[in-house]
Amino acid sequence: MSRRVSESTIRRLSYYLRALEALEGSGAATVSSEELAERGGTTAAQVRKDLSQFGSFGKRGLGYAVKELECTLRRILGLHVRWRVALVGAGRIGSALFEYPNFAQRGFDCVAVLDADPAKVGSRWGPILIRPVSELERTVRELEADLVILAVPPEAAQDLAERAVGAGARGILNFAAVQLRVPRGIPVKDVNLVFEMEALSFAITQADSHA
Amino acid sequence: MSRRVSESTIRRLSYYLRALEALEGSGAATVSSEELAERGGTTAAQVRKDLSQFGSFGKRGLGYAVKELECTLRRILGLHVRWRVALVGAGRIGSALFEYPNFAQRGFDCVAVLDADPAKVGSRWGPILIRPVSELERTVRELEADLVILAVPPEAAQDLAERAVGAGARGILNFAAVQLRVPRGIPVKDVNLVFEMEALSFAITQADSHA
DNA sequence: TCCTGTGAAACGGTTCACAGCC
DNA sequence: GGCTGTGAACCGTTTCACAGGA
Repeated sequence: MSRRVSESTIRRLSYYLRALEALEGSGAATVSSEELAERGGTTAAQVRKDLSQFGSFGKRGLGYAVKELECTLRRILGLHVRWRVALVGAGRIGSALFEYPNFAQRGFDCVAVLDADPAKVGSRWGPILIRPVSELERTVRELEADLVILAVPPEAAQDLAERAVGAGARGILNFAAVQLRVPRGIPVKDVNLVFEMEALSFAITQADSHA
Repeated sequence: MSRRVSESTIRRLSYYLRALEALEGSGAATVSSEELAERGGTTAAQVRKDLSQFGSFGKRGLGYAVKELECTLRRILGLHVRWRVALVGAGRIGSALFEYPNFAQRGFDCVAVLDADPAKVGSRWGPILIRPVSELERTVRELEADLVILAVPPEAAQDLAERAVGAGARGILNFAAVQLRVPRGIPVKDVNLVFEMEALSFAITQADSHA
């Protein structure tokens, strides 16, 4: 239960969980690694390897119990508790995230929104009052935010990350196009749409020059 | 020049490019693999390996010429041409993307926006008229969109992807939480914020249970 | 028979270490 | 001396193939 688990495994676990949720809706009680693989975009052997890192959840000859496995995956991913999220940056991306219904549905509660723009500070997003970024530390500490989302310009990201972690944040979702340096043990996930677009651009260009 | 290049290499190339852009601003003419590694969050050896897959761009004893390497990377990534993008889904995420200034700056021009909601169809986003999704094929074909961004509910994504590709789209940026099945040779990049958040949740939970 | 769980083999990516050029 | 370019070693991940339980 305490081995090193790869990033790719974790991503696939999320896919499996989505697949199981869909399956439960359709009433299936049991599912094979084959079917899970199909929906998760991988292979049956990979599904079994992934799951076997955490235990033996299937029945040979039968497959996996949908509801049970779903529950197990939630627990493995740490989704049996709710997470408190502070959103830094009330711009376009911030507001899209804030209104994203799946977010709360999946166990992530936005408990605070902060912004550097004095024009935004003090206004409300639903029940949430927008605070100045100067209050980042206090906000994280007092509201006990576990996770911080940085939807800010790249110049500001490093400083805000350090302050957030100093105040007790335990993980960061980073939308800024910089490689953040944070203390060991603080996970950082980067989301960068330009990078993804550039990867598409590369793949297409490559395919062309190869043809 | 025609080897199989890994996803991780491409992602790092994007980071290197950002680093070079920043360096150019600061006036440095030359840069070592060491420094590039620092900014890209990797190692010097990795930088050299990554670059060596495409040619020899450095001078031994000296390093890499900033401007030249920047230009080379742009060309490798296929960013020497502009890309035509059709955005499907004019919701929160769609609008955030649409207004994202870096997007156009990096060579991606949004040439069309489509939505399934009749209330949105016909309204304007700046110069762009929102079209009904029923016109997806015609839009992609007539406006010669290379890339399609799917910011739509998961149920709709697979169908739209197939239709977009059928009409000539060459790559897809997918915000829906489903594994799209597309013809061989069509790159798909998935962006899923919930997955990233779940990865954070997992990492923190894991760290706790390990302590 | 069916399908899981898992060692072993194959593969691919990263790190090392050094030869080669400035 | 400094720093790149690169084969070789290393290491983690995926695939294979099959033993074993339902």
